[in-house]
Amino acid sequence: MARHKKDERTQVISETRQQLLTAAADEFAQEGYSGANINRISQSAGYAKGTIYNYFPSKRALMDALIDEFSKKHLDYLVTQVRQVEGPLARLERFFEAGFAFVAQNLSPGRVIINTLYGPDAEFKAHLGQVYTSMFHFISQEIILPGIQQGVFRQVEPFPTAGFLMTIYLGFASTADDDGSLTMNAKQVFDYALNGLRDPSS
Amino acid sequence: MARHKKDERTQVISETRQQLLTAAADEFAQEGYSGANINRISQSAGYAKGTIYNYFPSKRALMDALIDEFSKKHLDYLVTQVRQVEGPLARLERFFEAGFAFVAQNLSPGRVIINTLYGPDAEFKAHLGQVYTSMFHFISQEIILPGIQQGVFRQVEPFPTAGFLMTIYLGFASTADDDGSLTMNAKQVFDYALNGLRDPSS
Amino acid sequence: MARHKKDERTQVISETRQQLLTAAADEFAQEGYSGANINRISQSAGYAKGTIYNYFPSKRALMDALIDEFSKKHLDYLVTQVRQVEGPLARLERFFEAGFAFVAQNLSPGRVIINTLYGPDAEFKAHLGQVYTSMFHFISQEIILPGIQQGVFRQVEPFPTAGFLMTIYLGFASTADDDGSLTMNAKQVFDYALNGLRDPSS
Amino acid sequence: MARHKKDERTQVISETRQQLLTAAADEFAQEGYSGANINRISQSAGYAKGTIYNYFPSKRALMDALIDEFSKKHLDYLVTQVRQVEGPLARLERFFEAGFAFVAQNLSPGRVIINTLYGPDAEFKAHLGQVYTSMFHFISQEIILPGIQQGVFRQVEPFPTAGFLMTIYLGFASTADDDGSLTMNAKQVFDYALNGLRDPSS
DNA sequence: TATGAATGAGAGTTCATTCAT
DNA sequence: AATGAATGAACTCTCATTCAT
Repeated sequence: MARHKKDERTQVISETRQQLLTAAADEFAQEGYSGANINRISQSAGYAKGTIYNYFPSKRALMDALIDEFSKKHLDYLVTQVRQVEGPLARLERFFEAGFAFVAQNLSPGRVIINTLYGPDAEFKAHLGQVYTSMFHFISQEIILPGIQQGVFRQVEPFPTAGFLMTIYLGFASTADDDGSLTMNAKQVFDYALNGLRDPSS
Repeated sequence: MARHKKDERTQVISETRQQLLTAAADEFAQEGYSGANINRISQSAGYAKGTIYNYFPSKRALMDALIDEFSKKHLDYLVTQVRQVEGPLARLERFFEAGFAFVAQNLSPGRVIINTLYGPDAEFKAHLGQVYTSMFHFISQEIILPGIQQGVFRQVEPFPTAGFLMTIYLGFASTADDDGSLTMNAKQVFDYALNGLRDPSS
Repeated sequence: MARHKKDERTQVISETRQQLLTAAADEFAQEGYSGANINRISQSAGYAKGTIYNYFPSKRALMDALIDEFSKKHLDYLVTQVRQVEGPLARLERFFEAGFAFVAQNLSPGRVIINTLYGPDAEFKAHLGQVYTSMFHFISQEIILPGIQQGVFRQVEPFPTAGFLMTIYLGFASTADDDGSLTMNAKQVFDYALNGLRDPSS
Repeated sequence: MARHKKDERTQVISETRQQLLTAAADEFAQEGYSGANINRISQSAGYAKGTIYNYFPSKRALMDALIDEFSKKHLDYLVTQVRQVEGPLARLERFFEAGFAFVAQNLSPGRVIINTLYGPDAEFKAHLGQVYTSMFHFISQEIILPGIQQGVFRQVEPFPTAGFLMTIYLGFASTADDDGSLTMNAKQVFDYALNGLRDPSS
């Protein structure tokens, strides 16, 4: 029974932590890191001001946790989705589809990530960089390289090209409005990107 | 002589204002809007804290002035440069060349613009939007449309395509390091973009 | 016990608020509204600068609360005291007695009220006006009108006459020194006022 | 000719000084001393910020000058007016008439005086006190005392009674609105005051 | 674990005053 | 005498953080 109680408590703790992270994402997305207000985060999560410090030692640590957990989730999702199809073309299309869908379903944390990537805080950027470097590798290894080898793409340098695709992805992802709609859908972006890559002779 | 004196004074006034704007660009670029510190801006421009309020009524107004003046300068420069060459291909290449050169020579204000575009503050974004809408029109009217008409580009929708080019431009511009070097140079970006646009039959 | 704790805490909260209001009254009385210093108020109440903002959203709101609470207390006290005696003459005398006694025992807030009434801030005056209008009505309805009906006072207009009595009351109340002594005592003021009102034929 | 020029200049100087004092009266009346703004005063007088310091060494000295000059003018006017009639009753009536007329024609400086009298600043009050003590003496010596001696007023103490009259005068003067209208006119106030003083047997 | 009163460093802003012109 | 750019102390207000309960 003691164990059961402990489990229950652990359960509650993580739930609280999640609620706080979710509220933090909303606040950071709306106000930016500097403009965000710890009290408002706690309140909108349904807790008192002090509670947040039972889970995160500081505002910065809260942002770090948010960046960390969300960017990993983002990476996992994309990798999982892209690997479900075979062939460079299908994978490239899936990359944009899954990416935009993920952003649409995670608007606030997505905005936090984009704000951070294009924002001024070098520490946060460095933090993000670790995960997004993995994404670069994944794209170059599992989409671009096979595409070149199979003669579907022209002879581009895989790594900078991965950067090109990420730039496009993030650029359009950042146009998401409150409904998650973008200025171009996945298919259109895929077309532009593909034309930039396709081997004209193929 | 009185007139001379007046001119001198006016000269000094604008100089102070420029110094403040330059210092503000540095600070906003490094710290973001919320994190920027009015005192630091004044000091690094060589003035006392209060001086800034002789020129700008508030921190926000300072940012507004910076956004306004720099984005107009940016637009002017690009338009002037692009119009110096003829033909859609040359113009597209010049667009990236001039754009990246401009960013390299205006690192701080350039970063402020990018931070603002991808940042959370809707008012600042709206302010920027006015000028960047003109840039969209310019790209679609004077680069894309002629390209389609001359059969150099495939049949794309001009306006969304301008958005695509802007996204690429800003995405790579945002990678400028402290020397102004980007992860891709203008020629490379031009190649990718061109392939995305070119009429395969041409 | 939990309930007891809550009560205790509530107790402490109101106490802090009261201490702040008392300190604010002293400061406002000594320096006037514009000259008053939020930091000094907090410090002299025994708290840190920021604490005041846990109870009042702004300096102005603090002043509003002070005006509001004190003027209501003032009105209540006068009404209660005056109603304890019967007859217009006794009531008029009690009005000055109670009024001057109240001012003597509430020197700082009393001065704040008088400064406000004769001061430049129209908003504060309007705020005060609400309560002091009630006092006018009370004086005219429960002192002057009965006095006229009973033939003790001459046929004056009740409402302007109430203004006359208030003017006298406030005028002398404003002469209170740090011990609460006035330039005329209640009996003397009553005599003058009574002569101004008495029906000569009575 | 040099002398002529000098005269002209002196003329201009005092005119400027007067304009500044007038503008200062408006500002102090509207904002109170602490809330008043030196720049606004200069501007509304038609001069630049610095000019004021050519005539008054500090904001406080400006206020001092205003209090000083206006209260003397006030005293002079009342004394002159009251002495134009003979007999305690006529003089008392003239006192209120002239007083209210003077306030109506000098609204801003009048308000400054009243704010100062009922305000918190002890130094300014002391400054005013010098002149207003003379007014007390004048009232008691040239209105009340003769009235008692001629059997028109009852046997009151002259000095406190002068205070009573001043209190009434200032109390009603303070009700002047922007047109100079009061809540009671001079005749009505005179009636109340007279009844408070008159020897019932007369 | 959750609370929220208290804290105080630090922010943006105001403004009386100075002084070179 | 008139100017107004520059100054910096002082102000109100914010908010991340602490801690006793």
